[in-house]
Amino acid sequence: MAKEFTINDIAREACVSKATVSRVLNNSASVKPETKLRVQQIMEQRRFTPSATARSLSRQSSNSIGVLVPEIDNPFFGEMFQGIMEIADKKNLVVMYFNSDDSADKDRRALLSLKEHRICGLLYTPAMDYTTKSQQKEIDKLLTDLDAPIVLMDRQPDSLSTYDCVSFDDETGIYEAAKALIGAGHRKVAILNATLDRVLARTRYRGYERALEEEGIPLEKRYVFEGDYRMHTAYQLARELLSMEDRPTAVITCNNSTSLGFLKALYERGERLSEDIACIGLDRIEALDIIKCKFNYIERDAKQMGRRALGLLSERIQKPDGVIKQIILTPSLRIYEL
Amino acid sequence: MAKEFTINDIAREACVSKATVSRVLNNSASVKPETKLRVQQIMEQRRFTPSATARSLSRQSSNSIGVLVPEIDNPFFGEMFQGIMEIADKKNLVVMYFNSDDSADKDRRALLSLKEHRICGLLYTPAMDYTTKSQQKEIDKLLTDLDAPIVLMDRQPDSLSTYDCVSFDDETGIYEAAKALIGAGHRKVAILNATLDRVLARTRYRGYERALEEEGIPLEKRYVFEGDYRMHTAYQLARELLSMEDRPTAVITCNNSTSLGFLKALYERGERLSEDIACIGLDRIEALDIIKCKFNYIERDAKQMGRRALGLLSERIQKPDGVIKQIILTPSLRIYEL
DNA sequence: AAGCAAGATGAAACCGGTTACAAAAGAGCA
DNA sequence: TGCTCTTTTGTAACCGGTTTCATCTTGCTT
Repeated sequence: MAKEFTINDIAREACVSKATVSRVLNNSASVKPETKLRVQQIMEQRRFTPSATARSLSRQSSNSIGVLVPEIDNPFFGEMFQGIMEIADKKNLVVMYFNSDDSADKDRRALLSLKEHRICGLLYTPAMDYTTKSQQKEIDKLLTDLDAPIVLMDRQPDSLSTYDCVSFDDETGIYEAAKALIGAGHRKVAILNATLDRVLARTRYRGYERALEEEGIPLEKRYVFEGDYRMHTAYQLARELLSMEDRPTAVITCNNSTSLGFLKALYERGERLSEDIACIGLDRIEALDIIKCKFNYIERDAKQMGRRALGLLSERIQKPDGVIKQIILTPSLRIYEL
Repeated sequence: MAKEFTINDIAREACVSKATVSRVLNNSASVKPETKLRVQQIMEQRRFTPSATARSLSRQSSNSIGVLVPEIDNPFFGEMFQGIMEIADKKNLVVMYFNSDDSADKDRRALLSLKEHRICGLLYTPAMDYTTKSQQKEIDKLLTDLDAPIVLMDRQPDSLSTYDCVSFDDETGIYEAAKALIGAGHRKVAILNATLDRVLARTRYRGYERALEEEGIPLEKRYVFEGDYRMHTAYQLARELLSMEDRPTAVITCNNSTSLGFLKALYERGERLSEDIACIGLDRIEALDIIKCKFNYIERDAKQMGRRALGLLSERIQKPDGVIKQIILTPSLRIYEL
């Protein structure tokens, strides 16, 4: 087994104290160039690698950040993660990855684990909104206990309004989508959304509502479908939707999986996207774009969001105090045909 | 700021030594139930969380594993990662995630960083094959220096034959795909592959070769396309392929991105999958399945691979010695129409 | 009541770095 | 040569846990 060398071994061999070796390591202060070279050579020879663990302990700070997101299988978060990794790599940060699977309990456990590991910052998309007093109290404790800067991504529940956040202007995104549909002549526009107990769903709903109102189209409750953002649920709702007697001629689907759920139901009926049933989804679905399926969507640059989030986090790590920043990115509409 | 409590604070408050607190923490050996309770209560009150860093240092072992993969944006690795996370979560392992972007240099840097962090195990898909002597020597040093068990995923270059590995029987996958195409009457079967300097590409090529041979179809070099596994490259090759005068009637695409590249070229020409031009891809493309695009593919359960890999790694961490295990998973063919 | 083993606890060293402070070695100058 | 003032280096404490070994209580046995 390759014996692990420590700073002591190097010191002994170079006939200096460990303090000096440490100085060389941090190429700090005044070390005689001659000494420095000698020490470096020995480190090289022995393939010495300093222990990040020991360093973190003594410095009382680490170079690891945590990433905690709710849906590992959603391409949106996948891309976001890519953006994060891109920057992390540049800044030499190590990323500890956790997944909450939309469960408050896993969220909690992940936060505890992250606390144990004394991360220097967290990128966080909360699993839920934490609306009740007791939930708020608990999440608040967990987050402050972390004792590290936190940047929220994608969603900012009211209970977490004191943190930095990078998100998209979904309200406008959906608003414009609805306007576009109506502009194309659709009067019966449905929305496939999650239940309104989530900020995310509420925001999106507001865009929809506002567009209808502005266009003087009465909001029909039966065209508002609320489930969650998972494919299977959306699929079920879409089946209902598609078999209504007075069925909508257009649908807005509020995330990737929802879009797929809708499409699944549609194609299973032997139908396809057409003027009879138009759709605008939230987020691109690459494969559909490629085969020119003419699936319309509201594009959000998730990678960019990841980059910006980590950028913000670094700033915050540099100077922990300072005004809270909320970056809101603008989505853009990609329409093929309505 | 929430003051951070240490084991010392707890010890003082409970009027015991830190050794005792440590014992309670590890709920080890003999601590008088009474004492134990008292200490636990104080830990509870103070919301004390032991430092994983300190623990790792003193125990000389951590509970973090490293995951190093080459293509973060390939859904195959995305799913694999899901499988890994699923098990990591169960085993209470923390995952440090690195991405090599198919670059040997990033691979190297990631391995160094992982060494610094004294991970207790690594799940690794090498960025390249490391075929030259000097490359082999370097990667070998890096990996042994890690001084932690390693399980390879997806590919096992010859230079790394002494490690555990979980992979798919791609040869058989491609072989069966080719057989199926030929069985359906196709005589001009092309393959869209990467250059044969990679094991992965060689293995896949072998399957193709073997099927043709078995069916007595002479292998035509002009139907063998070699690039890399990125979409853009495949797209370029596919354009060539599709505009050949004596063009193939069937294509095998050797990974996700290759399939998309091919489809892009195809649809850009205004064509679609048909008996004139059939295709079998490696790996499912979810969206296409959903809209019943009849895209045929060789299915590989990447999630399962992730699970198995981490399973193997845990075993190896338990007992570092013991025979090398190579798990080979079987892909299965999904054919809609040829 | 003495003897002894088992049970509970504490003292101190250790893990591998960092860093404040002190000390030694040179350099410059009168 | 002796006296500062820098540079360069070393000593030792510290970070927050774990663990070995010794010590101190117990209760049990006879």
